[in-house]
Amino acid sequence: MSTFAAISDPTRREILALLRSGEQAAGDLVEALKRPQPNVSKHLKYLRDAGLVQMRIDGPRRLYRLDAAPLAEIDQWLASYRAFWSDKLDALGDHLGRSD
Amino acid sequence: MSTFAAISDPTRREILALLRSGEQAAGDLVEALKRPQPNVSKHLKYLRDAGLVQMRIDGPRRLYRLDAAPLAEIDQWLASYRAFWSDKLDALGDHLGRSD
DNA sequence: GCATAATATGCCTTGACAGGAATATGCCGG
DNA sequence: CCGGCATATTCCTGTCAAGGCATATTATGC
Repeated sequence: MSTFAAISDPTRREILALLRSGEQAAGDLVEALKRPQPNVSKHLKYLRDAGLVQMRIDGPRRLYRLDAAPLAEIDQWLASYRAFWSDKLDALGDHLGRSD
Repeated sequence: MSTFAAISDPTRREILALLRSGEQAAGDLVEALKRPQPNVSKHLKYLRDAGLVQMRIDGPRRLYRLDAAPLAEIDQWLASYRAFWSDKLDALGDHLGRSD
């Protein structure tokens, strides 16, 4: 799954957002997301495959941490479009505001 | 379709890239993409729904132009992660380089 | 070695999207 | 009003991902 596809899912974006505050065990993420454990585990696998998170084993637990390096690809892609909206933002207003 | 989902498809990113050079008729895009016309037309519909392109009618033709405003949402989302890779880039090297 | 906790994997169903082919719509010139 | 061009829409099929459930794996404590 490409980086673009990986971040196109809201649940995965939520996981990434949670990991901004530091390394967390899979179980903590399950609890925070209030979602079935297998579901979270599967999303973590996608994120692992996309290189967006890294995992290390701590006893019985798996600790996940954010690896934002692949996001540089998105950033670079976005860069070539920045000129097309930065000068219009004031006119268009911001239909924004998300943190997941 | 969300902005994230809209840009997750390579064909649609290619269309957006083509529109950076200015307004173009649907037919021109079909020719540039070397792809069946209905296919392109469908992707244009997704892009329209996502607000990433705008269309105006010119006689029998449809002229499409880029509207990058929704990309500001991606940019804002990305902003909260920039701190996580900008300080590591030199160590990781760039596995990048795309223009579609 | 066994029970148990933490996590991953497998299977199933459903829905969404991609690609292709055929067809419909809209606009124009004659 | 008819034929032709430009574009959209529809139908079909294959694939893939999401969500839910059951089950397998792995490590720990006893």
